[in-house]
Amino acid sequence: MLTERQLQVLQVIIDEFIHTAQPIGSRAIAKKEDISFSPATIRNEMADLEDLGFIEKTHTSSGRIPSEKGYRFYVDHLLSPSRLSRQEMTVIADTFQREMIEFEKVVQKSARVLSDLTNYTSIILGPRVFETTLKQIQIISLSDQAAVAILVTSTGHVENRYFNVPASMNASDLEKLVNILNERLTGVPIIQLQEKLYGEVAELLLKHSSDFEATYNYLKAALLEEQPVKLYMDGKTNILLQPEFNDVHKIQALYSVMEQEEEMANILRTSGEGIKVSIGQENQLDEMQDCSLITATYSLGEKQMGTIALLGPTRMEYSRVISLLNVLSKRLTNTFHSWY
Amino acid sequence: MLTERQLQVLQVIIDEFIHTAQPIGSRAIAKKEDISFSPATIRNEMADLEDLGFIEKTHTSSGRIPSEKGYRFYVDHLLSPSRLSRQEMTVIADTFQREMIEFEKVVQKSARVLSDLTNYTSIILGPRVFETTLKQIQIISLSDQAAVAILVTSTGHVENRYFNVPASMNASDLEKLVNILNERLTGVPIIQLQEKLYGEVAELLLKHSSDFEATYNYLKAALLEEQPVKLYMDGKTNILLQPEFNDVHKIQALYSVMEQEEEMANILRTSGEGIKVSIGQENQLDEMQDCSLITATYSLGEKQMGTIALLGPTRMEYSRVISLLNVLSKRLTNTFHSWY
DNA sequence: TGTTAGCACTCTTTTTACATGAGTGCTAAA
DNA sequence: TTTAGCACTCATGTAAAAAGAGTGCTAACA
Repeated sequence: MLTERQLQVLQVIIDEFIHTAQPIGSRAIAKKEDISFSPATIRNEMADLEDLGFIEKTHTSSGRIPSEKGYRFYVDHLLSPSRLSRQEMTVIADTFQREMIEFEKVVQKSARVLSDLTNYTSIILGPRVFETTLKQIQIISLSDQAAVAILVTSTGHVENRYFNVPASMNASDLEKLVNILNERLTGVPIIQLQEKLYGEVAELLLKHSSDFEATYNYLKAALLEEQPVKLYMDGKTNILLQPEFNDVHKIQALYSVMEQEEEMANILRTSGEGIKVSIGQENQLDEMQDCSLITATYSLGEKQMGTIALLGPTRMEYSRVISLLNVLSKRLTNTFHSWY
Repeated sequence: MLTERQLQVLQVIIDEFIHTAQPIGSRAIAKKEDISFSPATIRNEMADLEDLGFIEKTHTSSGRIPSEKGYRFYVDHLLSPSRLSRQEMTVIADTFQREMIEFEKVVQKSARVLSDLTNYTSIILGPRVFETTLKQIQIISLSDQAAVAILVTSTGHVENRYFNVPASMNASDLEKLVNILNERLTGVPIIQLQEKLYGEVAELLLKHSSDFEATYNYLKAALLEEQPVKLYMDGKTNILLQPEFNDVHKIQALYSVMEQEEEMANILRTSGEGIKVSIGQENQLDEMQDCSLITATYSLGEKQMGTIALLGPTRMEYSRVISLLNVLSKRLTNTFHSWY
């Protein structure tokens, strides 16, 4: 559909604009190495590219900038996978080299690396808990009124849930309670906790002693408490480095939406498997219409466990970002795999 | 030193400027209710106040704005404690009303309330762990190579430390280990963990079985690992609302410094007891020289446990902020007290 | 027929000039 | 001691002019 020459011109415009953030004129394009035609010819091609909607002008007599459709085409057809530099590879390797047994730390470091290497904002959605099973439950009494239940999942995730305890419960009662819970709930998928807890466990507990009822109610609430998704962000201030964001209102809008963790998590969660690119208006949220979001997933076996993403201006280094996300997501998947 | 009239004029200038962020001219001051002299008189007083360094001009023929020295004087001598509105009291009461047994949540909510009510950025330094004692320790094996130690402190704080386990350790070994640890370490102040661990516990463990040596080394590292201070911030985007921060570079500088959690924590930690006000250049960090930081402490018994603070422009509603911090810090102290 | 040089035209950006208005400092009168 | 009056300063706003970058179109060229 596009001629070879049009492709060349489009590529130059996008590559240039990604680095300079300035409109590109025909003269500038003509000066490029692999371009061997005059500015006038390029102007003709540019007029065509504009008619097709791949580039646009900022005003009547300005150079051209890529349109969102242009970026889309670029990402879909023009992108040459960029090799990571040796230095980048080293940084990444170092991150994963240390003996790491705590998933949270791995994720935090990954987020840091991503934002450091790109100057964009990295967002990582932590592994889904409900894909895992309960490994063990512990209850530790804090006072005569409060206790904390500690849940450990098969993926080594530890979670603390505080709850009230009626004064009538003593230490040995609690111990019995824990034993029953462990006996019945160990190995149960987190997602099935609720039905188990309502069903047999409730029965068993109440049969054991009617004193348990109040405790059971408190505990139930604590255990079933919807736990917030873990969202790791890094490099939020990187956005401020981008020239398209030297308007305080834009910053304000974007930061506000980034603070809505639930919403962001949702976007990442519903991103499909593999690398996905959302450019400008393709994003669900109005506040992100000047941005591009690139997501990749990591998994354990067949199950998709979480998402890593980079958020930047639509004028993004797509090629490099995609390569980076590819590498990082594979690393995360491997790390995850090696543990379980 | 200052005449009654000068005090009045200074007060009006600061009060006005705090609300409008605009230089105040003599005419505007003369129009104020409790001012009964002409603009010309006020101009004379203003010239004196400027000579004394309490106010300054933005340019030769502008109105006056408070200098940092002016704010300092205002805070030290002119401040009338502002009563919180009923609505504010309600919001705060609501925050603490719910039955709360988890300190982290209380702190998070306090931070939220502070930033919501003030439109500044709230920063809370969580309670110091080393003031507490170890209540219980649990070890849960995650795989044949990894385990997690769960520390519960006397304040109900729960902490997870992941560590490696040599393959030679089996479940009953681990159990023995936990028993020894609990027996010897329960009730020990966190700050003394190290010496205990190096001394008698090491001896005991190694005597028990030389197999424990490797495990002991891993565990020791995990337990003694310097845990990062918990810093809770809320309302970071509020800064963007302040007219003095519509310069992207200023935002950038301030946000960068806020991301340095260690540094921020240090500043809060070394703030003295009670309410402290740092105005502009009085702040340690260069990046905060356009800001004021107001801190208050909360405590358990005699021991100062943590700090709550508000960060905003030097043009801050000192009176209201101080009242708010007073109330909140007392509430936190009470909550803390009621638990232990 | 595709390519290119030439040129008028458009629109932004920068500069300059000028008018306006807020506010001051000073002087002199009350 | 206070205040009215006035010249002066400086920021802000507006308008016009100049500069510059880049386009679209036409006509010539290969």
